[in-house]
Amino acid sequence: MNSKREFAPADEQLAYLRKGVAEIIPEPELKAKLEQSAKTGKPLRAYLGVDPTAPDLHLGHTVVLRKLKHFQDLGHTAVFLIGDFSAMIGDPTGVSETRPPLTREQVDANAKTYLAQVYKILDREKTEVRYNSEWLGKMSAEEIVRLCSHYRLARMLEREDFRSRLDKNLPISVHELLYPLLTAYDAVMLQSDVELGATEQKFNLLVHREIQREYGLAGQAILTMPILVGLDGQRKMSKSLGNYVGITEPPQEMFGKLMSISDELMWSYYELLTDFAERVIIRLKEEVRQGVLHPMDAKMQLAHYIIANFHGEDAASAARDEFQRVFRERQAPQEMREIRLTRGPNVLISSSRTSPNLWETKTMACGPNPVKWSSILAWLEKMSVSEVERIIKQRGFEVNGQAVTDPAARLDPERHATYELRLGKRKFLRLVIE
RNA sequence: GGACGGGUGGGUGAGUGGCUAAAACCAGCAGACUGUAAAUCUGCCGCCCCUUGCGGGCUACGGAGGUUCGAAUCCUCCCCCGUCCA
Repeated sequence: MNSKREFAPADEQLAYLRKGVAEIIPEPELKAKLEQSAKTGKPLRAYLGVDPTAPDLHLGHTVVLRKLKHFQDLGHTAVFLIGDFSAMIGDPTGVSETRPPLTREQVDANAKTYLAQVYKILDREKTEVRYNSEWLGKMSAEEIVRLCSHYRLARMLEREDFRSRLDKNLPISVHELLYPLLTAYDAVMLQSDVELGATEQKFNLLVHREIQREYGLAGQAILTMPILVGLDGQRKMSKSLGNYVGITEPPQEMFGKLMSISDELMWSYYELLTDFAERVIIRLKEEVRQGVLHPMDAKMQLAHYIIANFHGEDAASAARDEFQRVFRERQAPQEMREIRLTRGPNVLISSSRTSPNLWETKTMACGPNPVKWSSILAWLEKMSVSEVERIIKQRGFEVNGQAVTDPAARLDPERHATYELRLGKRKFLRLVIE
């Protein structure tokens, strides 16, 4: 891995790396590092630290991952750091309250699912994966104290999130102050040349750089990426806000979600989630503006591109065709989630395929008579009965293409039949009674 | 350790004894219109039950008790947060 390599000229590399970034701090320094590396044939160490706070990655995470991939493309070393230790502290960035700490078990479980997802973007062979518990878990109190002595409280309190919590009389726990310091220690241990992160991480990344210097290292360059705005077009994409597209989601699901973003937002997705060159994106924009290209078509192309990244060309095309069938031609989807229902003594048993070889079965207690649709749907879709009944009353429920508006309507589970159901805009399922 | 202020539904935030499942706004959901875009309009927006009705029940204003015919509102204790002082 350390054998001498050939690198493209620093200028060229820099131009490639610059696409889509928010900020490079300081840019001349990154350039110097690139030059040095080209001269010596020694790759730069670029890293991205991610706390495994949720089991799934979404498109928002991929923005920075894609940039890390760019370093990989240029022949540098990409280090993917899993913050399994720091996740237990919780990053205070952008939060207005102390996060509930994650347990070791949650963190481990999440970390496990991360890598498979990360390799959809990074080259598995060329990625160095590290866990920060490797060193943080072993730190002695003495080492922690020493680490803390390298930073000042006033500097810490400069950050916006602490400042505003202070102003609003909201609590700040002391361990939250430790977060940037401990993750700075990661940078020290990794001996990184560059660290990537979202713009909101800027403060943390800068602390890392300073601490590295305190420990006698050169100090990494910092490259920040813009935050991906979520499907609502307002707030950042995040799982807890529900405005996200998960990268393990089925292609159709992704297609639908991506098509629901606003036309305006589409351009930042083009910028941050595709490798289209800047000028290509500008041209598309211009075509839409002039009315040559329908914005919906531009969006379909975008969705297709993104989905192909994760599921391949064929799946992306299939998702597109399906989308057209369902929403343009207003037909029922070809493939819908199929649920088999069987009658047991005073229970209903459903089984549905959750993944190729995994079936989930559930039972619901019920009397011997026909059962209300609302109860069945609430049960199957994990909603409350009131919620379903509301949708039914509001004409959001169809059985075999026919609106059912009576919230008390029932299904006779004795009759063998197949029903195609639609609940609301997006929920389709086929119910087979056996 | 002392003094003071505060904890309301997913969020912001009204409400100081019954008219309050709790104003208003935001978010969310459904429908109309569309391109499952935006904007707009209409309705819904704790949970459960039924004969779906301006129907019935249950739960809810940090926690536990209490006063009262009746409490988010009053009292007691506890927990949590903040401010100032030390």
